[in-house]
Amino acid sequence: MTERVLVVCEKPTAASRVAQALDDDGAPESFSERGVPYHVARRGKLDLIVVSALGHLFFVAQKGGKWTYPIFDYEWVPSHVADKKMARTRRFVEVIGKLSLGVGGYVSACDYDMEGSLIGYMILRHVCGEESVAKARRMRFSTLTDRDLNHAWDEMSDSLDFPLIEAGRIRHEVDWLFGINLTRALTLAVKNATGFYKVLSVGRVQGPTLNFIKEREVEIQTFVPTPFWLIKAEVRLGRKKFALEHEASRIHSDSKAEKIVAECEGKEGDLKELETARTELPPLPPFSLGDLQREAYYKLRYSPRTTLRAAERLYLGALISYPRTSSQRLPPSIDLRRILEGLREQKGYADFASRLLGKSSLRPWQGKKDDPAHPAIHPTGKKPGRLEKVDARVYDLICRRFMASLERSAVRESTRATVDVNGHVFHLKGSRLVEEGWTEVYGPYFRDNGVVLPALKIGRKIPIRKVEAPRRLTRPPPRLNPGSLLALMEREG
DNA sequence: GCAAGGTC
Repeated sequence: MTERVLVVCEKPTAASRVAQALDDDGAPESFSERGVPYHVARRGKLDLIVVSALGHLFFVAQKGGKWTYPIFDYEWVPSHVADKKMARTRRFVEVIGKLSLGVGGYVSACDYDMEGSLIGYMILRHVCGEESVAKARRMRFSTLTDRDLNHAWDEMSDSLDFPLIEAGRIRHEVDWLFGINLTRALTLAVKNATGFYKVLSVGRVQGPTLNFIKEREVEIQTFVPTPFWLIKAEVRLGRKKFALEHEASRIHSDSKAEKIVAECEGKEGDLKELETARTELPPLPPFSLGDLQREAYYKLRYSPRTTLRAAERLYLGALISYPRTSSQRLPPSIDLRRILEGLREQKGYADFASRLLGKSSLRPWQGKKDDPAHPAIHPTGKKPGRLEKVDARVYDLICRRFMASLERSAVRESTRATVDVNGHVFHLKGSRLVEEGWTEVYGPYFRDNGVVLPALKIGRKIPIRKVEAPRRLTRPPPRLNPGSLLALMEREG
């Protein structure tokens, strides 16, 4: 009789990918019992019963029903017991329990991170029984491609990753104790002091985040604007207009600004000095999740949540690697050439990928941040079918960023001309990219806002067309937006 | 009634 092995995945889409990848013929049998999908894959002499959770099937909940403060009694219960909205998960627990009867082995194939490890463990522990935990093995993978999943099967560890599970379990428990207790304390404090009843929630994440917003708001509300003056001069070189900047970026008195204007009006500038410098712009490292979310917000105006959703779908389609990573690095174990060969077959990337494949060595530009479980987000090379607009744009951003990280630096040439106008010093600044390097492939998301100057010579006389001294006010810092808030949260831990 | 983080 063939041995049956229960393979537990985190979500239905992942389960069907896992089943397909592990089946010898790539064609597992799929079933649905009371709305719960599962698959049976044949692998050598084994029958793999591939089942799925729906994220967490077990929650931390209060023991006993009273709303008291403080509260320290909690227990792990099925999520449908803890939260009525999770009623759907009840059938998942029951169907997995039934399918686990009589199996000879257990494998956790949940997403490889802390939450995934915990999800798999809780199911084995509370649904399949204590003895399943000791027998269970763990697959570790960063993409849902057939290749990586088969590799993960062949190389799987012979026990669950208990340190990660423990960390996850404690994280849930501490967050619960901290959040529920502080929320009740705050709610009660306000009620007792004012008689006004409203739940005021606090937690590990929302508390500090709200404080960032409040701090910034206080800064804005208490900001006292002070006036200053700018000196703006305009010249014409050839057919184009250019702006001259006074050496003092801000003038602090009205009379001084007026004096400069009066002394420069209608005069001729004398080009005294011409400096040029070349600076290298190194490529950007491949994306961590935070980097991707920020870039998608600034370049595409997608909220962090929209971007994460899109990245999750791309991951489930085996088009990109696991997105919940803080790494900005691509370790040597990743087959860069194979990925580029895949991208070469995709519309829009063929030229860039071919050129990179022509290099004798490929070395990604690495960021500082690393992640023990996953590399930076990168495409798998698998050719996408039709994608939703959001998914297509996030995919494009990831592919271009990946290729950019393998490219050469760009080189910018900056020019600064010093122009003397009746004893006042002005600068004329320009820059242009002399080598495009990585900015070519990253083009849609790279904006070079340098001004390109015409050829200039020392001694050139430049008539001043217009001089003004507009009055301005210093401004408070801007309100936080989804991008800057994310950056602040990451920076402050 | 309340967290955070999964998933849909």
